[in-house]
Amino acid sequence: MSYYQEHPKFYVSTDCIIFGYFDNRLHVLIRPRAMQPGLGELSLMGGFVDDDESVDNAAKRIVEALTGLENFYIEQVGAFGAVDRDPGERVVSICYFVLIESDKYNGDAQWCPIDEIPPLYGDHNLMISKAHKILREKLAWQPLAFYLLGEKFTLTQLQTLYETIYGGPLDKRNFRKKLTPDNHIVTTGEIDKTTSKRGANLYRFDFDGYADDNVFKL
Amino acid sequence: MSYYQEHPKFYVSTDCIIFGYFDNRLHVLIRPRAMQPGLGELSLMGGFVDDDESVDNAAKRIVEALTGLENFYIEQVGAFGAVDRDPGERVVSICYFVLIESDKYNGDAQWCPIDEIPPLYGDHNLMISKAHKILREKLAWQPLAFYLLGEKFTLTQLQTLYETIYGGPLDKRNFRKKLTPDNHIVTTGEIDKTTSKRGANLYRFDFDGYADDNVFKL
DNA sequence: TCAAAAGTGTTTGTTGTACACCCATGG
DNA sequence: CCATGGGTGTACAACAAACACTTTTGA
Repeated sequence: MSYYQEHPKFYVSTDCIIFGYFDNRLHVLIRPRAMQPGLGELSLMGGFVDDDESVDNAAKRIVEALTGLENFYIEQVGAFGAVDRDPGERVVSICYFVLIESDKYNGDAQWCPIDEIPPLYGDHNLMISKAHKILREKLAWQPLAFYLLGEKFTLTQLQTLYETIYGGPLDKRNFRKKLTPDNHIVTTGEIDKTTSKRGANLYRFDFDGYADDNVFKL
Repeated sequence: MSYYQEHPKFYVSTDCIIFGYFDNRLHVLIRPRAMQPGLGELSLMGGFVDDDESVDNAAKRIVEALTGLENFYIEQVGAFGAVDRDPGERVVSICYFVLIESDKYNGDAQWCPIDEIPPLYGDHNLMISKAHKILREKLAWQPLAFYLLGEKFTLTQLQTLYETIYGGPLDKRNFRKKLTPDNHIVTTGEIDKTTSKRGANLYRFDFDGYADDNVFKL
């Protein structure tokens, strides 16, 4: 095959912004780079695309390999293609945004609070701010919070997550008023006594009952 | 430089969905492919990325070269990276969505109504539907309509554009009620007599007064 | 004079926002 | 018995939706 031989070729990588939520803060997984150039510099989780896989699958493969998890939310943020974006060579990177339950992760990378990200390798800080923006914008319209929380959660935990990501307080009564049948947030019947003496109802998000064409609003 | 040599390289192209609006319909520019494979098959406007330009700049260069225009709206839709997406060879394509004034275009490509797109080369139909979705979703929040209309327009023309893209009728009085000072839609003082005997006021969008951090809502 | 498009307000329903107290329990 | 977080309703404001007639003028 040599249809396009007069054109240049590029390394293509994927970089993943893996979000997790704990201690009432939003965090991102970062780790020291394992290769030159920039060996040891902090960077996002990423890797190169192989010949026999789609770019999307490369991202999934890399997230699976680095976290050991199989269930996570992943969505493309976009392509980053500035000439000098990678200090090593010309690499076009496709950036993904991933949501996992932080509890389920126990790897080597470190959770860094979103508002304390140090300067990272290449254009990775830029990628994070774009992904962060998408998360804030989509939180009200898409059931993303439930990928960050465990399967069961109290309404206070859910509200706190929203407050954290939005960066401001929400009214408790108004927040709870939004829990309508078609948000697919259902009680489990169980009570969580760990956060209060009285105990709080545990809810879960009914992923099965929710179809993507459904509207979600919180 | 050979930091990453153990990894494969890929052709990287950009494909542009160039939208135009006329005859009360939304159109997209398509043209027969000029190269093998698929010579003569209808496809989007696209081209390969060069070594010395960013991916974004490649898209701009290609739009400028193919339309002769310098002012247009361009935004990335995303990366398309399926293994077999291009029938020729493995190519990762970064897809862009472009809005131009259809009047200002006079090239060889053809305007095809968005709801009559024939099967195109590779995954180009997929790209169009994704771009079309973005256009519909952003129209209410971003001042995109004004890139499709000429500099001056009547309110009826503006409303018709919204009706066309949304695919349903809008209430004239309610639509006009939304024209508040901070939408930056201002009268020119001129009257357009071409569409009615009485004549309609001509408006323009005040791009200068509008900053990107501004909110736009229609 | 009449056809054709331009322009203009009010009412009603829905949604969002502000706000404060009682409840249940473990220590 | 009290400190702690859990749970609940109402009143007002803002916004969205429905709806019909008058104006202007060229043919």
